[in-house]
Amino acid sequence: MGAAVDLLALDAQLCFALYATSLSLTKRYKPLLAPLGLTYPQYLVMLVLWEGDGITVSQLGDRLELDSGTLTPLLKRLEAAGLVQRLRDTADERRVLLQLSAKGRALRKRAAGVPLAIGTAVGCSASEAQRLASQLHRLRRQIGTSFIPAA
Amino acid sequence: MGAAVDLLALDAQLCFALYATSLSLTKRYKPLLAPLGLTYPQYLVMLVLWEGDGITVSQLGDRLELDSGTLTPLLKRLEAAGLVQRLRDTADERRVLLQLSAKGRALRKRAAGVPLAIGTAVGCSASEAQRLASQLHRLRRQIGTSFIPAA
DNA sequence: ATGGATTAGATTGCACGCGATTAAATTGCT
DNA sequence: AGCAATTTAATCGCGTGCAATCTAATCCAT
Repeated sequence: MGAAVDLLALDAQLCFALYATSLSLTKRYKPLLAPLGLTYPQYLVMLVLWEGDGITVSQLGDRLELDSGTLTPLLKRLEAAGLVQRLRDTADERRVLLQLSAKGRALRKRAAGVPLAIGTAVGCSASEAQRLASQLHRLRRQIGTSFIPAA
Repeated sequence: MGAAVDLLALDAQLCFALYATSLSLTKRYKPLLAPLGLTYPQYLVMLVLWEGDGITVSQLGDRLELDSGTLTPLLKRLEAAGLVQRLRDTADERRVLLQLSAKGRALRKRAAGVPLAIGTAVGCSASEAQRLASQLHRLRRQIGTSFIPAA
C-alpha cells in the first residue's frame, strides 16, 4: 500500500502544479482583459491574429492546439463583438478565413499594457520566464508525442 | 508599434506555454482515467480524499483552489458514481463532510498504475519533474499574492 | 438573548475544451 | 468523368471553472 500511496501523492505534484498554476494565471489575466472585452482564450486567439490574420480556423487551431468545437463558438463571439470577420474562402468553400476588423486591429494598442502588468505580477525576469516557458514547451512536445501504455 | 508587438508576442510564451501544456497533460490522462470512470478534475479530488477523507467541501476547495460552484456538481457526480458520500456535519449544519465509500477507497489500487504510465509519457526523471513542479508552485504563489495594477 | 455580520454550500448563467457526429466541399484514384 | 476517401467547419452533449447570487446556519458584540 505504501508505494501506491507515495506515487499517487508524488503524481499530484507536477500534474496539479500545472493545472493550478494555469488556472491561477488565467484568473490574473481576467481583470486586465475584461476592459478589453476579452476572455483569456479569446486573448490568445487575438495574439495569433495580431501576428498575422487571414488564416483559416484550422491554422488557428494548430497554433493554439484547439479544435473547431472550441473555436467556432469562440470566433462567433469575437465576430459578434466586431473584432473579427469570418469569411468563407471562395477558392475552397470548406475553409473559413479569419480577418481582423479595424476595431480588432485597434485593440492591439490597448492590449499592449497587459504583458507589462502580468510581468510585474509574475515577478520574474523575462529570461527566467522564457526559461520556464521553454521547459514547458519541451514537456508539452514530450507529452504530445509519447506512447502511453494502457492502465 | 514594434515594442508593443514584441511584448505581446513575448507575453504569449509563458502564459500560452502553461495553458497548452496543462491542457495537453489533461488529454494524456484521459485515456488512463476513463477505465476508472474519472475525469481529470475528479481524479484530483480523489487524490486529495485518498490522502485523507472526512474533510469539508471548503477544505477540499482550499487544496485544489476551486470553489463550491465547481465542486458541488462534481462531488454530486462522484456520489452518483458511488465513490463518495456527502454528509451534512451534525455539529455544524452548514458544512458537508466528504467520506470515501468502500468503492472509492478500493479505486485507489486501480489508480496506482496511472502515475507510472504518465511518468513514462512525460519522459523526465522524478527529480526533473519535481524541480519543474516546485518552480511552478513558486510561480503560482507569486501570481496568487501579487498586486496587479489596472490596465 | 438577539440581531447583524460572517461563513458554508448550493444555484444560476456563461464560456470554454473536447469527443463524437454531421454536412459540405475537395481530392484522388481509376 | 465518377465515386470513394479525405478535409474543413459546424453542431451537440457533457463536464468543468468561475462570478454572482441565494439560503441557511453560526458567530459575536451588545
